[in-house]
Amino acid sequence: MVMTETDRSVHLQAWRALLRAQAGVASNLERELMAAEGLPLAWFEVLLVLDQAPEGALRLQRLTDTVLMTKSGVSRLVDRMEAAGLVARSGCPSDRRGAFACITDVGREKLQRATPIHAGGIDRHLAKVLDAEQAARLRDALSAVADALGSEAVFVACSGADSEDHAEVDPQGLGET
Amino acid sequence: MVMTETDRSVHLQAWRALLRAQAGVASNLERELMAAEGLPLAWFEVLLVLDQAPEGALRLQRLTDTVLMTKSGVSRLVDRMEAAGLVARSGCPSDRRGAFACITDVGREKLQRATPIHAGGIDRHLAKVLDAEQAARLRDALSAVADALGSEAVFVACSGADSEDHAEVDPQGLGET
DNA sequence: CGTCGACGGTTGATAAGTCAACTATAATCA
DNA sequence: TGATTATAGTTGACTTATCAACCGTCGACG
Repeated sequence: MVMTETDRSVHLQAWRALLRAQAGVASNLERELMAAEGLPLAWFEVLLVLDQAPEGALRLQRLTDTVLMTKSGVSRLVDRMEAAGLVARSGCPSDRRGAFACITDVGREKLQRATPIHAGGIDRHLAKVLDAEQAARLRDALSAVADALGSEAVFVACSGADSEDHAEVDPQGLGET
Repeated sequence: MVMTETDRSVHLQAWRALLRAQAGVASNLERELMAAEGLPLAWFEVLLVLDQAPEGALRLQRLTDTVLMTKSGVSRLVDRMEAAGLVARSGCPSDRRGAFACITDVGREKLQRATPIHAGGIDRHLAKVLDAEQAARLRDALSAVADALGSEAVFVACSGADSEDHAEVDPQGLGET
C-alpha cells in the first residue's frame, strides 16, 4: 500500500479530531451528569454495566476493561462509590481472592435518574450532528481501531525500542538534584 | 427527525467506541514516545504546535486550546517543560500580562527525534486499519461533533439544570461527617 | 485622567489516577 | 503432595490535572 504525504496527514487530522471530540463530549457529559445528579461520568458507566450484569454484580477485574482504568484505579473508584452507597463489595465464594462490586438499590435509583440525562447528552452531542448511518460508520471505524490495538499492544511494548539509552529529558523532576 | 430505539443505541455504541479508541491509541502513543524518547504525549503536542508557530512561540492562552487543558494545567505543564529545557518562557512586550512559551533548540531536536516515532504510531494504529478515505470520513465526522460542541457548551452549562436540589450523592467525601 | 470590569497567568489546596510493592488465593506441574 | 508461578485486589508514594482565589495589566467608559 503506497503512503502519500497527504494520506499521512489525513490520519493525523483524524487523530487530532478524535482527541478533540472525545475531550469535548466527555467533559460536556460529565458536566451535565454532575449538574443534574452529582454523578461523575465514570460512576455512571460503572452503574450502567453493573445494572446490566447478572445479579447486578461484576468482578472488579471486569470493571477494569469497561472503565478503561488500572486495577488500582478501579479499586479506589469502587471505594468512593461504596462510600457513597451506590455499590457494595461482596466476596466471591468460588474464588476467595476476588471481590464483586454489586449495585445497590440506591445505585439503581441513581442510575435510573441519570440515564435520561446521559441519553440526552448523547442525543445533543452526537445524534444532532450524525445521522444513524454516519454514527454506524463512525462506530465501525473506531471499533476497528480499538480492536486492532489490543493485539499489538504487547508487541509494541517489547519491540519498538528498549528502555535504556534514551529518556534524556526525564519528565519526572530533573535527574540532577 | 424520528428517533428510533436502534438509532439511539447506535449513537451510544459510537460513543463507547470513541472512548475505547481514544484511550487505546493515546496510551499506545504515549508508551511509544515515552519508551523511545522519554517524552509524554502532551509534551510532544506542545513542541509540535510551538515548532509550527511563528518564532516558535505561542501565548500560554493559545496552548490551552491545543492541549485541551485549563490554563493552570498549561501553566504547570510549561513549568515542567521549561525545567527540562525544552521550552522557555518569555514575556510579551505588547501585553505585559501575557507570557510566551518558546521552543528551545533542545526542544526542536527532541521534537525532531520524536516525530518519526509519533508518525509511526499513527501509521500503526490508524493507517493500518483505515484507508485514506475512511480516515477522512472519520476526521469529518469527529470534527463535526467537536465543532458542534463549543457552541452549546455555554448554553448547557446555564440551562439544563441548575445547581441546587440535586447532588444527593456527593462524590467529594460524604457530606455527613 | 481615574476607576472598574475583564483578561492572562500563577499558586495553594485538593481529587483522582498511576506504578510498584505486597498479601492472599488459585492453578500448574514435578 | 508440595513448590512455583500467576492472578485479584489493596495500599503507599507520587504525578498531574482541576478549581478557586489571587495579582498585575489592559481597555473602556464616566
